[in-house]
Amino acid sequence: MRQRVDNLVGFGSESIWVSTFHSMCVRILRRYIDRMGYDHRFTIYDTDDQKTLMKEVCRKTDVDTKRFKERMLLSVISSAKNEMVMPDEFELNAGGDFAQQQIAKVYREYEAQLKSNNALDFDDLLVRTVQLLDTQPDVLENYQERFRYIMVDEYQDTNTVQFKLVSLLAGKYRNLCVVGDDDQSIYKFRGANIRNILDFEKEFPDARVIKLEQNYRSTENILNAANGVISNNKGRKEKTLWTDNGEGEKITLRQFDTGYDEAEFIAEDIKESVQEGASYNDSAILYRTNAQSRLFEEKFIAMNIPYKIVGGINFYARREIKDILAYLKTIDNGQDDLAVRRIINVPKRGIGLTTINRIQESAAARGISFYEAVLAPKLIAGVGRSVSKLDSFAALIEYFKGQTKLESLTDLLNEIIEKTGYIESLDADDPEDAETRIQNIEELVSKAAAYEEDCADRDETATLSGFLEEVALVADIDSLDEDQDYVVLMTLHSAKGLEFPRVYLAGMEDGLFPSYMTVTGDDPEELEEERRLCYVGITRAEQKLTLTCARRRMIRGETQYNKLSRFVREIPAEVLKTGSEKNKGWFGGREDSLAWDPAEDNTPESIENSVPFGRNTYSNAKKALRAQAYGGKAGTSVLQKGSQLTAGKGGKLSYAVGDRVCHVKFGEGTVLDIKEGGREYEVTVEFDKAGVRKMFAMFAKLVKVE
DNA sequence: CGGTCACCAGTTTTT
DNA sequence: CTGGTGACCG
Repeated sequence: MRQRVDNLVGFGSESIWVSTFHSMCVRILRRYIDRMGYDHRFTIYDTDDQKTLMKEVCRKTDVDTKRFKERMLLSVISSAKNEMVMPDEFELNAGGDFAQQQIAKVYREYEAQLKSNNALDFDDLLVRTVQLLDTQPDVLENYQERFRYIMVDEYQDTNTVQFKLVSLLAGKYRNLCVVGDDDQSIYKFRGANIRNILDFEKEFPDARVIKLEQNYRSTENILNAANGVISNNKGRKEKTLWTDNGEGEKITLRQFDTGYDEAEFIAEDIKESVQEGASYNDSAILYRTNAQSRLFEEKFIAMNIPYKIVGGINFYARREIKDILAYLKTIDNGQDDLAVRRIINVPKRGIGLTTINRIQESAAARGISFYEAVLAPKLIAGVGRSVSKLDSFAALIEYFKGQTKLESLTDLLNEIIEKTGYIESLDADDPEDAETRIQNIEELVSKAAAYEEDCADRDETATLSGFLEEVALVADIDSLDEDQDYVVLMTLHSAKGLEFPRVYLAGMEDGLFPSYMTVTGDDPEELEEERRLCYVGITRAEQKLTLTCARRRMIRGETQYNKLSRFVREIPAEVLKTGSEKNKGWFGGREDSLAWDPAEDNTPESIENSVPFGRNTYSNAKKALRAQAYGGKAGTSVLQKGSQLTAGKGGKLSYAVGDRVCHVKFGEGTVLDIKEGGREYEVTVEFDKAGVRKMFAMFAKLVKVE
């Protein structure tokens, strides 16, 4: 979007804000949130943090987490926030209902804790901004003038707060343009309010509606498939897409015995297409659940196909990453008790649970933050033994705080890793696991370096809070690089707004897509949302669409037998290619598969034969690939030409004392010394421009120059 | 305080 | 299959 705007507008386009709702709100809040009693260095809580906080809240309010699951509480609170229902009103609405009253109590405490941690959750970013604009006329005026023209894309996915926000901002000049497609509304589960788009004409009676029914992306066959599916939905604005792109290829449909076969076919099909002249980045594999990505990853590694998985188990949700980030948060905003508590004993410092709880109680009683209490441990009753340990922890953090002013973010990160002995502790914990985790930390360091580079490019100063923000808000999808040649794998949700010449929709099975939840539940609305998701998936394809499914599939360690997805049946038969062929994956006609009975064949004994290789083979292959691929800008699982393995545990360094080497940031220099400490090499280099520096070989990524 | 073991629950999609 | 939690012991 940014690129398109820049290209269209040209000179001056940099002053146009192009961002998600959430990051726009952060930008506004960073400037004005002090008016609402927060510190401008607030931290942003992700889903994980929310859950940790919620546990704490439930303990404090004596709410039984067996009866009220944290997840459920958070989702109720989130919906309330999205409708701008604050705790007072929520309590009022609860009336005499005991459960609702309990939730109201939790909601109130949750908000209080967020506030005292100087933290905002994702919903708060929107809600607080609306409150800010609602209560501060001068701020509102400022932004109304700043944004005299507003355009909202994917409007069908906005929720009530976002609607309010847009209404406020556009309230003065009323230059508002929204673009959306009710058939692509797929975020009801996170509060998207479809009424926003369906009732737009009522809210803005003077609005002009322009229907965009011509599609410039896909072939006729693909559009006919999409139309066929979506026409089964009831509550929608009737429309039929058309194109003059020509009929195009028919849609391929294939059913396989197992998910392994499915992955193998797709991998081979992609390889074939590349041999015929296509690029890897012409192809995308879309699936319903993140878990499906693993099989493809296995196959791609085995077949040496470059790929990138978007989303999935969030990188920033990994333990080691959260630990390091918690250090950064503690350094940046000592008020975030969650972060401080997370790291006070990581790596182990002999500060136990009893001590932590005593600190917590003492801090709460005195109305100060956890970290403030740690700064003066002698004032806390009953921690006598740990005083010296707490002192040295506080000294460490204070030291880092001082360093933020003196050194770059990457240097700070490296110093944290070094001074805390984090790597060593990982190794001591679980040497098997440590390898991957260390690589993740490396990746974090390079992300920080990339962030600093970006800031330099834009003439902005790289700040710790800036980086933490990026970490919390920037979607993984933004790291897609069109210039790199890799197959993209992602969920259907992530794929919205993107397009690819060749698209594979994998796992077209009832119980997977539509999901088990919607098939067993009896909410027709949810099924309609899944159908819209299918519509989104089909319309990502420009030229070639391939649908695949498996008869049986391992899910959570159990084999599931699935029928062909009901959505496939909704595709007009004439656009499908279902004829038989020599390849094993074809099936003749759809009937046999619809009526297919798991009891007929596929006894459990036959399953193991289809497993291509064992877990260890897989994890080894993956490690090898990662090591090989490492060196990329964002450090993803992408094979890159010319990348080289620099150093790691057990690996030999490609340079020695006296050699000339090159560093990404410091330029060329001479190696003065190499020390082998534990699992790492500490290299001392005299750089021509940057002077003498010590660094871990693993992070420094030094390259020998001749 | 820290480590180990056994048990249990959970599992769609994301900013 | 995974991750988290609680009980127990050194």
